[in-house]
Formats: sequence, C-alpha cells, structure tokens
Amino acid sequence: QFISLSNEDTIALENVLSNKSYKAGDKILQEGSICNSILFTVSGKARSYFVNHEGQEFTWNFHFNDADSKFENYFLVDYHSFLRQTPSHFTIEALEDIEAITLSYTNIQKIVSKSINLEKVASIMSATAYQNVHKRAFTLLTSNAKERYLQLLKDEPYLLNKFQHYLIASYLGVAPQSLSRLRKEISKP
Amino acid sequence: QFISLSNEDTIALENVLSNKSYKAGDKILQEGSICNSILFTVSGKARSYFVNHEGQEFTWNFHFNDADSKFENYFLVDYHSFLRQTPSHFTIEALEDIEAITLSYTNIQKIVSKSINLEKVASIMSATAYQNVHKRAFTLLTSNAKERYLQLLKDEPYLLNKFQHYLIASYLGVAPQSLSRLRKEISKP
DNA sequence: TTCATTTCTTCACAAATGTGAATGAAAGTA
DNA sequence: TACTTTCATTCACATTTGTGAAGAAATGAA
Repeated sequence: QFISLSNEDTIALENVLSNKSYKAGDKILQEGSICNSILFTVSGKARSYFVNHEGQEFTWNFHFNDADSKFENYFLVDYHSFLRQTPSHFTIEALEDIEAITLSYTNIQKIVSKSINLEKVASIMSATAYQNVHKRAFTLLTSNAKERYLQLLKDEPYLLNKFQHYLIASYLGVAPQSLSRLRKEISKP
Repeated sequence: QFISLSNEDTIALENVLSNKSYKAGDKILQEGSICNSILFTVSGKARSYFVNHEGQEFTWNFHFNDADSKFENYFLVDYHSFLRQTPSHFTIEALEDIEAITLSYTNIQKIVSKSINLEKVASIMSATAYQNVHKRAFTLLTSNAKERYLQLLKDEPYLLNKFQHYLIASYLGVAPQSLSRLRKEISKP
C-alpha cells in the first residue's frame, strides 16, 4: 500500500507469508518478549496495553481491520521491538478470535537482502511508530481529559462503538466514571 | 562514545565538524522547519518545546553539557526530523549563550557512504529518539502530577537548580503554582 | 427463556489541579 | 546603588478528576 513492489518482490513476499489465528483472550505479544513477527489483522479485534508498577493496565492502542480502521491499526506489532529485536514495551491481547497474516523477522530479513525495495518498509514502519508515540505524548502533555475525549470523538469516534468503554477510558488516561461523565456533559450542551 | 571508529573514520569525521555559537534567546531550530544538523553542546543551556493551539508552550526537554547532564541531553537536534528530513515537531531555543559543534546532514551523508560504521549512529539516534518519546508518553499516561514530580526528583533532580521552575512545570505538564505546591508538600512530610 | 456476570452510568464526596491575585525574592538594567 | 522586571511562592477559590457504592443496562451462560 505504501510502496510499489516489482513482480519479483511480490512473489518473494507471498512465499513467506502465512496464516495465524488466536482465540479471544490470547496474548499475541507479551511485554518484555521480543516481537518476532508482524501480524496483519484479517478479522477480530485486539488491543495493546502496558501495566504500571501498581498493576494498572493502560491501553496503548486498538487493532482491527474494517472500513473505519486506520491502516496503522491493522497491524499487531511493536515496531520498535520488531525492528531492533529488543524487548517489547507492551502486551497485545486478542479481544476476540483473530485471523491474521504473519511475516516473521527472519523472513523479512531474507527478502530485504534480495530486494532493496523492501528496506523502505522498515523505514516507514519506524517513522510510523515514532509519529504515533509522539502524537500520544503531545496530546497527553498539552490537553486535559475533556480535550482528549473531544479529540477522540473527532479523530476516531468509531472506537466508542467497537470497544468497551473502560478500555477507551484507559486509552484516554481517565477513570471509566470520568469518561461517563464527560460523555454525558458533552452530549447535552 | 557509543561506537568505535577506525582511524580513517575519525579523520573523516573531524574534517566535517565545525563550531557554531548562539546568543541567549536565539532559536536554534524552528518547529516546522527541517533539522539539518546535529549540534553537540559545549557550553550553555537550551530547551526544546512545542506550542499547542492556544499558544501555550510545553517544554519537551532540556539541553546542556556538564557533569550532571545525561549524554542524550548534550545534543540539540530533532532526531526524527534530522533522520527523515521532515519538518520538526518542536522548537529549540537557547536559554543562554551557547557554544556547539555542528555536523550537517549533507556531511554525515558523505561520511556514511564511505564508512559503513557510521550507519550505526543513525540507528542509535533513531532508537534513542523513540525511547525518549515512549518514556514520556508512558509517564504521562500512567502517573499524576505528584508522581511525575517525584520521578523527576529521582531521575534528574539537578534540573531544578539549573532551569527556571516555570519551565520545569511546563516539562511536567502542570501549572507553575502546582509545582510550587508539590514542592512544599514533599519537602515537609 | 431465566439467571449470573460484567459493564455502564449515576451520584455524593474526596482529592488533585488550575487560576487569578498578592507578595516578596531574585535578577537584570541604568 | 536604585529602579524595573521577572520569577517563585502562597493563598483562596473554582474546576477537574478520582473513588466507592449503588443501581441500571447489557452480555453471556445454562
């Protein structure tokens, strides 16, 4: 989608893709372990999250594949962990049964060595990862709960219909009750 | 410091370094413009910040070079903007007169093409940038103002002596009065 | 369907944080 | 030095957000 591949590249790529499925509740990636494949979601929903020292969970992102979803959200991967083969910063958990297409690190390495084109993918992944995390930090630093909720309402309102609100709350960094209050306040102005 | 260079590399590197100085108040990098050099701070203090839609400034990081400073803080650069030659996400401003050593993007390109070793630098820079921004997002999402202040007190307490408190406050994402209150509360338990 | 469980909302109250004003300290300038 | 400006602190009060409990609504299981 981002780059154009030669026929040769396309064939090389197709040869190393495979299918993988997960049951609801499965951990697709564990915080602290190395992310050794990129998974492209075909169906089902997932979320990534991390845990603070008190054991509280904070949703980092949502992952699914449908008409609403942004392209980035198709992927089940910690780009940073994948690209550098370092321990992951978050856990990815299946919220429903999931069908996905997988591309392993070792296989992508093989392809990249044969075809310079695919290196662009790594570059794009790295930039995407950075931009996501930067946007998150910027938003959290510069705006309060109501502003963050309004931004979500503007940028990705469909999340509210697809994911449980206590997960959305932990994504926004507020208590579920606070999200409820904000929703009430904003629906009746 | 991170990587070992051959003699040849070292010479190549030295040939493209030059000195640059700034006056207090100078903008070293402007948000929206492309960061085309890495500056290594020799003396003086600076801060990077961004501005929200209301014109409020938020300190992203502090930059200086002394016994306290972390290695990362020596550099005056938006790694992401530099590496990808894309518009910068923040502004860097000299808080004092600054002496720095500069390495331009074009020059680093020339060196890299001759010596594969230097590519590691880019990789390390990219990882550093990601980790910084990730840590920032994590902290902002998972902890409140007091916890963030305590963490600063633990990780980089020297900042409080070196930089004005209203800048520290904007770094922590709180009002200056709130920082004052936290300091009072925590100094007398 | 009915029952049990989970999630969402609401409320009252507590705690945290923001805000504007006032004061004094510190730093800069003439 | 004296004067001006900027900054840090404090206070009172407003606003925002968190918390625990309760009930309503939704979901899942039998």
